[in-house]
Amino acid sequence: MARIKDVAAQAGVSVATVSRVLNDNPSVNEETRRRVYDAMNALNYVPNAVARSLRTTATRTIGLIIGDVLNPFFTELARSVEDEARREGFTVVMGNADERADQQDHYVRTLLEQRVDGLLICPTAEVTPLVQQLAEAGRPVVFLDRTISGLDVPSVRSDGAAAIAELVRHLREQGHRRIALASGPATLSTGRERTDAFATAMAAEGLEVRPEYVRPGDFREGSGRRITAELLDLAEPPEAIFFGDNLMTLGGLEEIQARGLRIPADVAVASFDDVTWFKHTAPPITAIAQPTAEMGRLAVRLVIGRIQSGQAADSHVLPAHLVIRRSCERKGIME
Amino acid sequence: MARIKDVAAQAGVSVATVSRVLNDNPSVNEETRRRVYDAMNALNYVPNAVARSLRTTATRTIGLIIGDVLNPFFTELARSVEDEARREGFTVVMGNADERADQQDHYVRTLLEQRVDGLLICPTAEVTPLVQQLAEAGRPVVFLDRTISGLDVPSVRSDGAAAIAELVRHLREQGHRRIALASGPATLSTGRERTDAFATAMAAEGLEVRPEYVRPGDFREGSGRRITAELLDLAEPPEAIFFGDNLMTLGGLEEIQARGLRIPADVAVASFDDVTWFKHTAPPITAIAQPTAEMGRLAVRLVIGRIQSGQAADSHVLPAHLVIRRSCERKGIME
DNA sequence: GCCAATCATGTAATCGATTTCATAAGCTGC
DNA sequence: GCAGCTTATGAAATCGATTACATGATTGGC
Repeated sequence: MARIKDVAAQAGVSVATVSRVLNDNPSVNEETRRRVYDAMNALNYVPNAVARSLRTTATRTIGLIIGDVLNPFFTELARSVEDEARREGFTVVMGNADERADQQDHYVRTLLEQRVDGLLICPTAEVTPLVQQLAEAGRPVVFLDRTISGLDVPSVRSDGAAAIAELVRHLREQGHRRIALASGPATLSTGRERTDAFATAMAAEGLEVRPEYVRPGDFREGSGRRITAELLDLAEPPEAIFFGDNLMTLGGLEEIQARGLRIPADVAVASFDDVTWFKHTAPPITAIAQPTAEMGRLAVRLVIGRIQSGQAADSHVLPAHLVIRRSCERKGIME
Repeated sequence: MARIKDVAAQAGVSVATVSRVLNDNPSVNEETRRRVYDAMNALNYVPNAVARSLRTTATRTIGLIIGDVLNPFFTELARSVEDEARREGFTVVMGNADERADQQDHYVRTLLEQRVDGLLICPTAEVTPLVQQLAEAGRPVVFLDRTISGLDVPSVRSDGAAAIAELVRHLREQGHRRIALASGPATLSTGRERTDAFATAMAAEGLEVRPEYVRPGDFREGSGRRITAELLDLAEPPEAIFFGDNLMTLGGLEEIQARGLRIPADVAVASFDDVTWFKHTAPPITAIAQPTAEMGRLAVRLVIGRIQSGQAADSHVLPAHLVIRRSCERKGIME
């Protein structure tokens, strides 16, 4: 491939001048500028960002590590991150942690080697030494969706507590008393927060949280299915199941369908995370929607701000909201 | 950040030796190697891939440009590309063309600037000059899902013709005669192929393809909804609608639901692309499933093969298959 | 008509790694 | 005791850009 030196030779100028043209430096004569552009076109010149980055120590790239590519919540997040970053002239390099700490660290490492200017992480578990070191070194990192307590890293996440309270009230009003939670893992901040909010909401509504009704999963389809099976196999199964994320809901639906049970007549269902197809299931599913687009946008602004100013950023919490559909509707008067 | 020079100083060796340790060169004394590792740890040294790439002219990175991140088909594809690439020690940089040729070209350009070793493209439209030039320069490019005729670029795609024939037979057997197609755009190879296969299959079953029943969309939700509305507003609306991809199906479902129509009693529905939630809709949706994981894996093997051998690769076509569910079931004897 | 300012351009150092070539030290065999 | 190897290491060039500094030409003011 043509190098800046070739362009310079072709245009009859020095490499410095070509570089100036490349960087829109105003102190280049119009006629010279035109000659340089002609040379670039003639040679199909594509500037080498690798060389440029080495010299400038900036890559105009941000790394994004998401929990699971197959989870539409993260895909939507990735989309908005991507859009906002491009708007700011940054490229996004994405890594899929697949909910595994080792894979997350693998990506942190390669992204650091590639010298991304900033890093957006949806941390997969409690602190790993690598992430801790990153935070302590004060690198431009922002946590997205999830946080890690004890680390001084700005974060963007949503708060579902109010929406969960509203959901539990809705369930009680619809006549449900025995409500179960297929939660996320306690190792994740989102898992813990949703579990706590659920317990608080149940107490507020004067409902009992039975220990056997609260089961931790891993935010993936398989655990949703397994937990649903366990709950339905109980001597006294729950009347309603609230799933900790959309993939666990998907697993739950599989199991409910496999058993030939009807929603909500046999068991009511609600989900954390709203996804496009929830309105097309039989029946449409009541869910708590997170402001994904807004979260992604904001996170990008925060990292870029940190990159450019070097200053610490604030954390932000955006509210989630309940979308009532038909999967929790009233139980018959006489059950 | 620590540089190789710092590590060398700390370990009391030259940068050449540190580089040898970094690259597992066997001609380094064990004791020296240990000292170098200690120095790296002490300094939290992270090798600079930018500098390495500049010197070696290889980035161990492949670029992937997909049609639309919000389309689960592409997400699954991206996932398998990612997995396979990582297995081979490559990083994937993904760009979202959002089904727009200009945005596709934007990514081709930045990926080239970043000097990716190879490029996987799901081309968004007919040839752009940039893509053509790429192909002619013989760079390691592989087309995925879609092809561009006239360009000598190896590709990996699936063939739905047999499955579409099977689907049309199924529809006819279920008593449907007036079958419509909400197709993809004629500018995309997949759009054309599916339309042609549909016409062929209809002819084979002795069914008429009415011009007003074949309407081109753009593989996105909005066009699916618009076309469905147009079809249902016809004086004689179709009995069944076959959608060209999963997003158009989603749009179709919206419109059908908004009108309070039932599937398949009022209108039968089938989709190209199978996605997880099709089995949970009311009723579950008959669809044609592509071997996404296999396609992604194969494409990665092809580019990496081209990168490493420099030789041209073959194109591959993998079969799609029909998954019959309940959205096209028999019409009542007397309609 | 000369000095200073302005404009346009070039020379060369630099970023952080890899790699070629040179070399020193330690062995082996005769 | 020395030629010839092997082993371990270092010095310096190199990849392709950016940029500080230098320089030459032109212009304007007085």
